[in-house]
Amino acid sequence: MGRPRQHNEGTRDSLRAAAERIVASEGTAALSVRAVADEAKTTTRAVYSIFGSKDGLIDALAQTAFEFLYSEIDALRETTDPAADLIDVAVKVFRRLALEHPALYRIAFQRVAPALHAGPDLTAARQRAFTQLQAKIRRLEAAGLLGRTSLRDATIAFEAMMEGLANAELRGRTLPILPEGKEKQAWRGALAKLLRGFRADEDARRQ
Amino acid sequence: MGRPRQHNEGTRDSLRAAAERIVASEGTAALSVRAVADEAKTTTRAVYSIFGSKDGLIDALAQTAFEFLYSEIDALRETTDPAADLIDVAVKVFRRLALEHPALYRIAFQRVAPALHAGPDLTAARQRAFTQLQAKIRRLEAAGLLGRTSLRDATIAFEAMMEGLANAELRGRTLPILPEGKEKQAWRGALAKLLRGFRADEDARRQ
DNA sequence: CGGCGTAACGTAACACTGTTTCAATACACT
DNA sequence: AGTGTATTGAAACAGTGTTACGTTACGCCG
Repeated sequence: MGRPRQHNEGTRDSLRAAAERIVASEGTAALSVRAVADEAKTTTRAVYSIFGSKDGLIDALAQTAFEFLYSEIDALRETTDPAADLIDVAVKVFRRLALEHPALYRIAFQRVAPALHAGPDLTAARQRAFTQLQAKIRRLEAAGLLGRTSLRDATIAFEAMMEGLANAELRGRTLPILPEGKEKQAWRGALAKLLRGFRADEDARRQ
Repeated sequence: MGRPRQHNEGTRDSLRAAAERIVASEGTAALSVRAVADEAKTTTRAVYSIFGSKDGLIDALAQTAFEFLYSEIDALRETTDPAADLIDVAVKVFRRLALEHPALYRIAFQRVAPALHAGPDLTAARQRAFTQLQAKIRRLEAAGLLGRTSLRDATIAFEAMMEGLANAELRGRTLPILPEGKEKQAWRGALAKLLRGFRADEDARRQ
């Protein structure tokens, strides 16, 4: 009973889309609750009814970033070379998220704070994207290209390298500077070295 | 002529120290111009006279982070194993900055925005820290442990890996999760793999 | 030695933020 | 038809970074 909801799933999408537009065109600094509400032709109340807080809205944006990763990795065609396929995940998906949607990338990856309140939807989206990446690395393992490196260690290292490279490229002309005009080769080079390290027989075991 | 400056180099240090205290104890969210001014027992005017804006104050904090990196790397004793020494830079300096001063780390490394207005002091501090890191990698090169990897490529990749690992660890229990209680070994493992990849003769040359 | 010019100062205002409060609203149910 | 109640929009609140401005305090010049 009571008044029927007017701020429903449709306005949720409107708000998320409005937030994405603002963030894409004017950056995260311009992302205010009032601006989003205006852009979606509703009121600030809607944001609080649906997302609970501004952070809730931002979580929804982070979710779209992970959904992007999931679907774009999924859309990649697999060849017979699992190493090349994996590097494609980095260059054609992760790097593209960082360069084409830098604000979304920031929201999804640059929030060091644990954000313990991350809702189940965001957690699930992140899990799906992660699983999708790990599947590509598992192909390396199956092809015997991981040496003695565990799947888990390889995933951690690969993800860390992608993230570090993305940050370096987004930072622009501050150290360390990716070779200008050859950023993509820098990605491929760094990742190839890492994969080469995985595959090496010996296991550096100095504590 | 005119009124003599009261907001001098001394109050600059006071403000920077006050900002560092606030950020360390209550996080970056609590870093307001008014709070810093109060903590330093002066007025907001001082912040604007000295740093120009809140961003200017934040740049000063970023500078302290790079100064930490420089001096801590410099304080490391070199052994006869340049690879182990380099990994120590990551684990004993970079990781320590991230874990012991997470807010400073965030300010220095998580600001993807170019911050084109970065003043000469900040730029110089960053340059010094970078040079210090590169010196350690040059020792690897001298020992023939870089294979066909250029000094530049090795530096980019190593820095990216450190940054990615730091982000992963700071993120806490969200994917990918560093093995709990064995985070340091995860760092050493990932970095050792990368170094192993540098050293490998073959140069992965698939475009 | 006293008054003036001037640069720096503290305060208060401004425009903005995220969030909360609360009366008005609009429907389901009796 | 009337009542109950959950949702809504608008306004208030406490906070932010920044700027405008009258006040202050000194060096200099008459």
